[in-house]
Amino acid sequence: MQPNSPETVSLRYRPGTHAKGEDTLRRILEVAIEVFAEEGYEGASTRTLADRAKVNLPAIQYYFGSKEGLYRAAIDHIAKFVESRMAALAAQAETLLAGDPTPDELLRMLLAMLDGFVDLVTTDDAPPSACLFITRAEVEDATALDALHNQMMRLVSQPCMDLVARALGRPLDDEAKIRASAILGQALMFKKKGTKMGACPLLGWDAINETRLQTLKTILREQTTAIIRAAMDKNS
Amino acid sequence: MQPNSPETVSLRYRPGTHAKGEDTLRRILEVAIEVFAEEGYEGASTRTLADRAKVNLPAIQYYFGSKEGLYRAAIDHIAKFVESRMAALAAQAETLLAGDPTPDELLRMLLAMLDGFVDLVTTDDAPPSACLFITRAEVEDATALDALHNQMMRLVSQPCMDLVARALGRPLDDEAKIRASAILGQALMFKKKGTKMGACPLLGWDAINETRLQTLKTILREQTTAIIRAAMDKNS
DNA sequence: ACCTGATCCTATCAAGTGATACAGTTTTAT
DNA sequence: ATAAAACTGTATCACTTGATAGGATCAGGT
Repeated sequence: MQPNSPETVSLRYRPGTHAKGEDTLRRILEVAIEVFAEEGYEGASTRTLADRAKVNLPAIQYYFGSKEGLYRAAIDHIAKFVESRMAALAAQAETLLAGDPTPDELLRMLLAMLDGFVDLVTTDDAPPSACLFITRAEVEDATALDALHNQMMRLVSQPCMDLVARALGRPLDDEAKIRASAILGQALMFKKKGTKMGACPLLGWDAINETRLQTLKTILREQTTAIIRAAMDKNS
Repeated sequence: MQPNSPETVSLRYRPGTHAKGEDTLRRILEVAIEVFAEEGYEGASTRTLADRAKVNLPAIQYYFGSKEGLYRAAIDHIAKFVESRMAALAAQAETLLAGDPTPDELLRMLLAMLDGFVDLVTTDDAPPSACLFITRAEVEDATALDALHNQMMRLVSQPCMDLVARALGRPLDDEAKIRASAILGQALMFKKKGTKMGACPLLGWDAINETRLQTLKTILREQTTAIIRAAMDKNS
């Protein structure tokens, strides 16, 4: 069963307030992101989660109320991570759009967002396998994931669509949306881990180091520029 | 547990030889593709599978040896479907590359492959939710899926990379591979079902009808042309 | 020092899992 | 027609799953 029911369990005390408890809580959460990403919600058994976090079984219920609670907490953590990575760019785009930007400014902003998105999906930081977790979130349709979905829309897709539409001097119609989605789609092939058919195995890239990341960004920037330029020519 | 162990069970008889048996076998298989796509391997219980196929529980073991056998059969079915959709185009590309094609011919071939790929990922035919199944196959890392992975490489990625490399007059290096992957990535955002963060929900597209499909294809063709043209200019 | 709440552990539960045994029924071949 | 094989159904197995009970231990505040 997917965690679609609302959280009903309320904890008796306030776990995670002592130094020791806070530590194990973090450990469980971090391991959970990893294991949920690797195995999926159903695939990750509470026993595996507990073992990998080096705690005993009831610790999960103690700290998070239930397996579902832990899943929700993991989603929350990922959402905060995405926020920390993309919020600034999204805000920047919004203020730019509020003014009277030139097409060139709009393109530069779009390229910056694309760069940020590439960073996001190729990163290995903070919550390891955060990206794989998001990839899984794509197919698992728990309502618990709606918040994450909405956030990705708000911080990534929406700003890009707005930028593209304005750059082309068009309303926010299907064409603008399609173009923006396709531009972001370019980057999705290069997700860090957990994609068997993605570009990285094809390229023989076991890991994305700094050099490769720069190459990738440069090419995607070039291509996006070409896309926008051509579309602008056509629309004028 | 993911189905990574080789198939050892051999059936006592030859099920599916009678007319009636063949029918129920197909029914189970079709339902299985749907349910595996929706729920994942672990998530799809044998009881759900049996219920949805309107057969009793042991029918799965009778016809497919085990749940894993059914999963393998489902993968096989999808692989044949992909083959039927992409094999002709892949062969066409290969013969073109064997000759001495002009850049323009290469571009046209690439656009044709892109069109075919868009058809593949947006289709609703044959095995319903075949695409969602493939999306899931992307993250579930059962060795049983390797055949499907390899096939996608062989019939889609590899030909596209070869075409791009040749069109740019380059060897099959990282740049060519990246460009080809990114081009295909554009289409991936528009996968038919089961993608919460994909482009379709963003566009408010509940379903992709013929009109929308044409719009999408036209834009992606335009963008791909722009990408290749710009890259050719730079590389000359 | 001491007490309260936070933390951790062993043992256990009820439900659900994939799989099998085995008997009954239908279909096909001769 | 009749035997053999293909098919279907009921009951049940051994196992894993998420969750809980209830007690032992620890830490922090007074």
